[in-house]
Amino acid sequence: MSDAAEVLISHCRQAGQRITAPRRIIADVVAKADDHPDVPEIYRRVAAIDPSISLSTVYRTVKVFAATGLVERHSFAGGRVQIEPTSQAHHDHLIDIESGAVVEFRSDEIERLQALVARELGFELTAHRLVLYGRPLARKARRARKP
Amino acid sequence: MSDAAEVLISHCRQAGQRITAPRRIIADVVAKADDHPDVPEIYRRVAAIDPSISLSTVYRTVKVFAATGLVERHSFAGGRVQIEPTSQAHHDHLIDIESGAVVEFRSDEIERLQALVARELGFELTAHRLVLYGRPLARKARRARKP
DNA sequence: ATGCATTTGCGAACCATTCTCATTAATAAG
DNA sequence: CTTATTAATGAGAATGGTTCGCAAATGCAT
Ligand SMILES: [Mn+2]
Ligand SMILES: [Mn+2]
Ligand SMILES: [Zn+2]
Ligand SMILES: [Zn+2]
Repeated sequence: MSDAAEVLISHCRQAGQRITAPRRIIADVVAKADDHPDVPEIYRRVAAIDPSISLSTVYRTVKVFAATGLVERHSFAGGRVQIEPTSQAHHDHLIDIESGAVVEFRSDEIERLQALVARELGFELTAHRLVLYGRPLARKARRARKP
Repeated sequence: MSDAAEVLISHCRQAGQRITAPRRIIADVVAKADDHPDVPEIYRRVAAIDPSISLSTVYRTVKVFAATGLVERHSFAGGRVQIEPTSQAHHDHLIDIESGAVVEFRSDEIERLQALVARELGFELTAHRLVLYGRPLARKARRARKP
């Protein structure tokens, strides 16, 4: 059981949630995910450990984790909700519209401007969501295309 | 038949597409949309004009329009594809976290940086989603809030 | 007008997500 | 360690957006 997983379940407990075997396993899978898996993908990983855990439970548990604030539910593309532990440093995302791949980035300049824009509008910036959608540039290594 | 709709169909024709009655009607509905309707919503508006047009055709036609570049298909949130004519002026949103009010804004500087960041990551920016969340600054003239 | 490839309408299929409900299991109380 | 309470689970059905397959209809070049 990873360290981050323990944090997840302890936060659940503090939120008055019951700690169950499925939740421990799901916490483990979510905590060790370094990508941005959707729920069906998390379910696959969970089922590889305990096939008796249902998809419904994965959906419900992810929601519970999100409520603790330790997991974010992104709606990047394609109608799926992708999950990410909140533990890492702030960053935004660029979605490859051809492959669906998620690229993480951080632009201090954009971060700064967001706060500036908010202030000009009379607000103190408290949060933001920035998602870029892009098509891969056909730089070098070009592949043959349809004539 | 609106002017923007004519542009849509003429671009379709130039792309080697056949101009059909359903496509004319769908072009009209899409062109005059000032919101960001999803396909089922476009279908509702189309069906109000000609109920014989099928949902499948609306999906297919929207895809054709998107291929001309005059319509954008954003897969923003909630698993739906939202449509927007490329003609109208772009803007982003700031949400007042105290009142829920939506403030529209546009920052050319941020727009520019987004494209720049995308390019540095090896992508051509095709769309983006930026939402700021802020708390009103306690300056002067404060407005009454919800009781 | 004729021929043929493109489009269409319809229903089935798909996929992510939610819901229902009977059963199971975690927790608190005794 | 029981037992009672009640939340959590699993299975499957339901939902909603989107795509597919195919026969029939239609646009368009000739
Ligand atoms: Mn990330
Ligand atoms: Mn808008
Ligand atoms: Zn950011
Ligand atoms: Zn913008």
